[in-house]
Amino acid sequence: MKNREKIVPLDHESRLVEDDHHSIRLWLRLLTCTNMIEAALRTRLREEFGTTLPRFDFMAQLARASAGLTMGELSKQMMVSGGNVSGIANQLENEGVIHRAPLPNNRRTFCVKLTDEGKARFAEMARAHEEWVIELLGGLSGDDHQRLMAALKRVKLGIADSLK
Amino acid sequence: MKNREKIVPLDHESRLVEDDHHSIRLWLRLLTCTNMIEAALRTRLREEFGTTLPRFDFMAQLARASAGLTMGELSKQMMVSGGNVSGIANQLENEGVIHRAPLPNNRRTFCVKLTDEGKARFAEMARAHEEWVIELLGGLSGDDHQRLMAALKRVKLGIADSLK
DNA sequence: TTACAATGTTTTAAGTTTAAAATATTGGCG
DNA sequence: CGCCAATATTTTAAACTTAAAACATTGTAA
Repeated sequence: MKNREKIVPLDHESRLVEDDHHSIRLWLRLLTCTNMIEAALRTRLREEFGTTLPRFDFMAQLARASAGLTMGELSKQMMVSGGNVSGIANQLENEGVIHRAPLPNNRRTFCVKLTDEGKARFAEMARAHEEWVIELLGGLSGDDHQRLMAALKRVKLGIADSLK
Repeated sequence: MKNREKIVPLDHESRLVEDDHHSIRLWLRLLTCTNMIEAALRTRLREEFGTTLPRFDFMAQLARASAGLTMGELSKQMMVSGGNVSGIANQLENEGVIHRAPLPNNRRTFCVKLTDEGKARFAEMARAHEEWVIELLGGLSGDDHQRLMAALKRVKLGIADSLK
């Protein structure tokens, strides 16, 4: 009990004891994997591009929606609060990578798009980001990939289901 | 293309287009599942116990470590920064659910433990938390559970590996 | 038309989180 | 011993995040 000096890296799962329900174990393992990947991506985005994960995510949504998105759509897709996207949008607009255009038929809403500058900047980051993810997840076999995709789809549906 | 008014709930994956690498798709699906579960747990912890996920997590680490943990151990297990655990520890200490005891042989460190009050309060939350997770993930078959656990273990090892 | 509910966004206040700098202690090593 | 790197934690500043309130616009319906 006095071996406190020997500390090895741990994570959520390390605290497990035998009487945990298997759903708890699955959840903690899921959380650990996600946290590890997020941490790696955040560090690299900061070091190599001086940006953050939420800002990258915001731009990624727009990069895939050439027609532009409303703030509400961005909020839903990013799964964050509306106030959150407002804040990030202000920054990105000040930096000139996005712009808001009014929609003629609804003055409550506007259409957010990447500027040309934003598209160029995102393209560069996206290339690196994809490499990082492939590097982080590339060790899996094709079978594992498919099994994971399928099982996670059922997880997703099950969650949506259990939330009524 | 003026169907902007018909907005349905979306998520990270919804932005996918065909030319995304399958590792990116897997990563976004993983992220979506984790975010959905985290959001559900956070809402319920707030509504039913007036607490937050990081505080619950902090207490959970201590609940499983009857000998207590140092701040550094907590930081590693929770996978958050040291400054973060300092802040949470201050709150929980003020509320009387944890306390810090000095270690005789190392004055840099101390041993954080749940108080009796903290243990009681955590036990109550843990019961509900386990139910929520079972509810969220319980729709999976036993096979899916096992496949997911196994595949995610390989994900975890692969990530650790790719980070040298 | 006016009232009012619904929708879309922003603001606010409080709290979380991080990276980096600062502080304090320990453990070598000359 | 005295210096200095390593370790453990806290503080700081900036950014992120949320829930709720506020604001603005639209649509509906009496």
